[in-house]
Amino acid sequence: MSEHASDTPSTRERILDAAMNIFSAKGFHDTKLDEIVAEGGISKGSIYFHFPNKEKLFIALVDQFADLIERRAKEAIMQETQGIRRVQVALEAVLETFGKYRRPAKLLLVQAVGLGTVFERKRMEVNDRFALLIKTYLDEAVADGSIAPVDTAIVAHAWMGAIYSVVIQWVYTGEPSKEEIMDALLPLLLKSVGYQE
Amino acid sequence: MSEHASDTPSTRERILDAAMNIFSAKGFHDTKLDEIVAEGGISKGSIYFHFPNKEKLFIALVDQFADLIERRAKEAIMQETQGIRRVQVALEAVLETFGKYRRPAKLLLVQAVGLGTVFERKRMEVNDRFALLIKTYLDEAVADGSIAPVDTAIVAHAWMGAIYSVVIQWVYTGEPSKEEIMDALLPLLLKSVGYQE
DNA sequence: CTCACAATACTGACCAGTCAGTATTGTGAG
DNA sequence: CTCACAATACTGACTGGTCAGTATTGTGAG
Repeated sequence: MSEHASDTPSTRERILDAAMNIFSAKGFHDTKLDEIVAEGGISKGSIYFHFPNKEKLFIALVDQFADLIERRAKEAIMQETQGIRRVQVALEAVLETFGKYRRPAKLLLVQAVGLGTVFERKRMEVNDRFALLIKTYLDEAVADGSIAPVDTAIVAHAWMGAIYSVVIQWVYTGEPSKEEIMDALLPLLLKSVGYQE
Repeated sequence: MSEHASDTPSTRERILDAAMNIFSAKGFHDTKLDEIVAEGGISKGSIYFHFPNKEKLFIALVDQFADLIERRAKEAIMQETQGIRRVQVALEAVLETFGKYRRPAKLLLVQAVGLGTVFERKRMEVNDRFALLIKTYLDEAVADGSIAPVDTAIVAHAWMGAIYSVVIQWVYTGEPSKEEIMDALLPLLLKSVGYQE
């Protein structure tokens, strides 16, 4: 706070920035706090002034980005009223946001997985949040007749997995381009529930 | 080797079994070699006699299961000749195999992710292997006119992600049942490429 | 005896987390 | 405004527990 946005960022922000860079590149366990310290030009002590421990610092980043994705999706949805169109613009918003933030995407989709019992809960929580979001709007689309009835719980998870997988591929290789993804993935998902443009 | 299958398993097998149990439950970093030693009633020394280090032991398990999945899929495919039917039976075989082996599934799909630079290669290698497998048979189905032309590379990744995601959900919660998955996921995937049963 | 394998005791690098101290900013009394 | 003091923010050398990996010793089959 009390900073001009373009001015020197607060130490807390410097920590988060540096942590994001290193964590997303090397994963949780391979990241040494001293590397974050070096990257951010801050001190180890101040990390522990702002965050209780390494784990909470990591989770703060995960939450921050999960919140952003969800917010963008919901904003996009509010612009539309028709069932299937809402699903469509939400997908566009999510892909757009993942596209804009590669490193956070990698953190959320790759580095936050397989970290053992402690993080498991968090991952499932975030996953369920997204799946439920998708399910809600799918149910809506079923209700208003945009699409035929389906097991929306399974569909939601399948969609989420499909999106994750393609985004991860894109994060690593830069291929296929965002436009290609949009052109191929969106119709694919919509067709999977029997909707034809 | 040189053992009767039902007889006392070789130490190597005992190690792999114990390691699978602990690794799949706790993940790579939270698993202590001493826990594997306790679980398997073996000794630390013999682990290092049979495997060069912890990492290679873990990777041996990943490879072992990835091989099994691929083998089962290919076996199933050989039974069929028609394009889309081959895709279908392969999917069934994969789901069947994941269903039969929960722990290895969790190891491969969850615990092998996010382990930092060293394991990243292995994960991408396994992923690409599966994606390519799917792509091959999708291309075949396109060629023989079973389905309309699509960007099979993206579809392959999307399918893989969808399968992963649903299987992971199932591994954790036991829900939905294998049959429900089969009934919901298979038509979903096939419809996504415009194929109607 | 010897060789392949197995069991146990031990070592030391590593790194998250600590803390005593310093710097910076805030405040309100004179 | 300015000075005394306090609160907050930050620093970095140090520590102690942990655990992968190793050295040593045991054993039984051929």
